[in-house]
Amino acid sequence: MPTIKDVAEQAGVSITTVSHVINKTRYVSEELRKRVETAIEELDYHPDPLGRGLRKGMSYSIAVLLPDPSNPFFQSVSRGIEEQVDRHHYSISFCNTSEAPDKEKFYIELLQQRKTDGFIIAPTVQGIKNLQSLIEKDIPLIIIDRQNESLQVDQIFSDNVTGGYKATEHLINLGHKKIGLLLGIRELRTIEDRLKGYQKALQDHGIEVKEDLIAEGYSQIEEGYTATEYLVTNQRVTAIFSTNNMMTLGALRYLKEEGIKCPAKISLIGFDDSEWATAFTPSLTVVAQRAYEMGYYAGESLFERIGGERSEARSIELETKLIIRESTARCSETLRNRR
Amino acid sequence: MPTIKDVAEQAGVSITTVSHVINKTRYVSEELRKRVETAIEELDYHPDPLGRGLRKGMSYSIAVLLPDPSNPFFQSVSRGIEEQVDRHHYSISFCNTSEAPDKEKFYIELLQQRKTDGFIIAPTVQGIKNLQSLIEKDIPLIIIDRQNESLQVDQIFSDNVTGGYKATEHLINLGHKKIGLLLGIRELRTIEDRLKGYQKALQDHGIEVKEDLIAEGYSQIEEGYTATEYLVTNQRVTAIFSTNNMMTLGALRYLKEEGIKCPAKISLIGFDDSEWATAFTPSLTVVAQRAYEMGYYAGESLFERIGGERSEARSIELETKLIIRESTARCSETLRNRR
DNA sequence: CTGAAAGCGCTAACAC
DNA sequence: GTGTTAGCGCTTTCAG
Repeated sequence: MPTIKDVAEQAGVSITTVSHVINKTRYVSEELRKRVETAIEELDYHPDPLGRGLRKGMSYSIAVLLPDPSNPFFQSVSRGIEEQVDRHHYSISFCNTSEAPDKEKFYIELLQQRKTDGFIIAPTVQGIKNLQSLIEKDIPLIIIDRQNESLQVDQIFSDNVTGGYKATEHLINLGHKKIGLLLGIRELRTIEDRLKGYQKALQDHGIEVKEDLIAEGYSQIEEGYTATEYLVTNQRVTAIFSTNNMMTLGALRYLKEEGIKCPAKISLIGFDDSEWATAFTPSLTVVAQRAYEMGYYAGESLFERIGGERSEARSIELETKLIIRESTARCSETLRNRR
Repeated sequence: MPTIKDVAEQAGVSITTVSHVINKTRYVSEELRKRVETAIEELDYHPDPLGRGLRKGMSYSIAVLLPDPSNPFFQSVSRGIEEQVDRHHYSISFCNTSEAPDKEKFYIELLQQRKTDGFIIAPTVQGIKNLQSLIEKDIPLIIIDRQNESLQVDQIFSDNVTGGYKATEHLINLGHKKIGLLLGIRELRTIEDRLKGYQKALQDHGIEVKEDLIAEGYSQIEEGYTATEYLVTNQRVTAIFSTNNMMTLGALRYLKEEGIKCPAKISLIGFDDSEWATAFTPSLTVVAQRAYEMGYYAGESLFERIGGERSEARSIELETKLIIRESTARCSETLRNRR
């Protein structure tokens, strides 16, 4: 592999000049610049990011820490980030924190040692303090998905309150009154907000909010399954709003196994769209987030910070979208009562 | 951040000694070693991989190139790789080649410049030549999923022929004779092998292999949809073997939209298990690959190569497993004919 | 307008 | 047994 020295020799200039041509960091005469450029061309020279990084204390790579890369939502986010990273000729390290603050801490430390230029993180539940070391050292950081008002950093997240509201109102408009909530990890800001939206929608429509209809779980399929069982058999709900992709899968599995007709008997609405949402029987009504955009803007914001183009923190709130498919329908009990 | 120099001063030794203590690369007296170790402890020193990398021409990071990270199969593979990478305190760059040889080439070049220590790649269809540059430079490389017999490198893949055989035989045992094949990208070794298994199973059971029953597509949901339509309406198959996760989703969507009962009218078996396979109506019968193990062994092999512990190429073939669920059933036509 | 040279953090001859 | 020092590939002061 050719080095900057090879280029300098080939072009008959000093390595200083070569460096300046590459980085456009001071004036170089037309002639020398041409010579350097052709030399670079001929040798197919690419500056070694390690050498450069050692000198400048950076690595030309960024890190993305996600709690659950298998969730389709985060996959779309990842693709949005990739788009930005590619165009900046950076490289990217994806890390799976598995919702575990310790793992998150481990990765943040490891990657900091590696002089990672910036981080995009969806923080784990108890992991906010893990971010302090980045903030103190002024390392570019973008928080995604999980808003945190106490932190003065860039944040990109969905309007989850309105999302929760939309989902609930959709069910109310279909005549449902006993609407169960499948809650993911309650401590998560996203989940908390969706809950708020759920409560507000009920209140606005004069329906009492009952704590019994709120079933918590740890965003896993199994918990979605048992929580749905509870809501259906113990609480006799007619509709369920699931705040999390994985729990939605559990709900579907339960309804399926018990042979409970959806939407005839139980309406189900999920949060987040996915590739398989339309293939289910019934296809899933969902409130979708603008996941790709979330990643795209996160990448954009991060490179603005890395480039020093902006110093004040910025928050972007993305709208959600109700997508009506087959899994929600008029409440059968309401219909019956009307007769 | 403390450097090796700080440690040396703190311990009252030369940086050489510190380096040798860290790397266990020559004898250091008990006493000095202790002093160095406590100094490291006190300063919370971690060697800078950039400095070390510049010197040794390596980066302490590996790259993983996948054609479709959103496929649940590759997600499980990724988790297996992660497991290995974490324990080696390496970092990892995941890259999405999108089945595009150009993107693959771009990433391989970029990451080579970055002195990536090793690659785990599921090569794109036409991308085998992209690997040449790695092989020539003797950069550790593990091929996963898509076997290539002409390349003398480590390879980890499933026994796709037997996998295809198992799936087809399962359908045959249920009395099916008109068995359609939803084929992914035919040029892929995996798909080719599953096709071979399909053909062999039919032959072994005295059923003619008809090219008309083989519907190709590019491993996308849409193509799975139209290919299924073709098999069902034009070819009147009673069972379908889908060789690819995404096409399986397309098949499900078609059957659902047309109200075709599965498995009553059409039996469906997929390749690869996934989290959603049990939540579908009907739940999906599949031939599952040992995806996590594939990643795990790939990581293991890669670090053996990086550590220079092994020089001869090694291939690992993983077994597949038939998981019978609801989407396959006795052929109704066969039952009827028997009466 | 250009070049010489120091130095980023580390490893590994080469000394003693 | 341990230390001195050159140098990995690059950027950037400082000189001219």
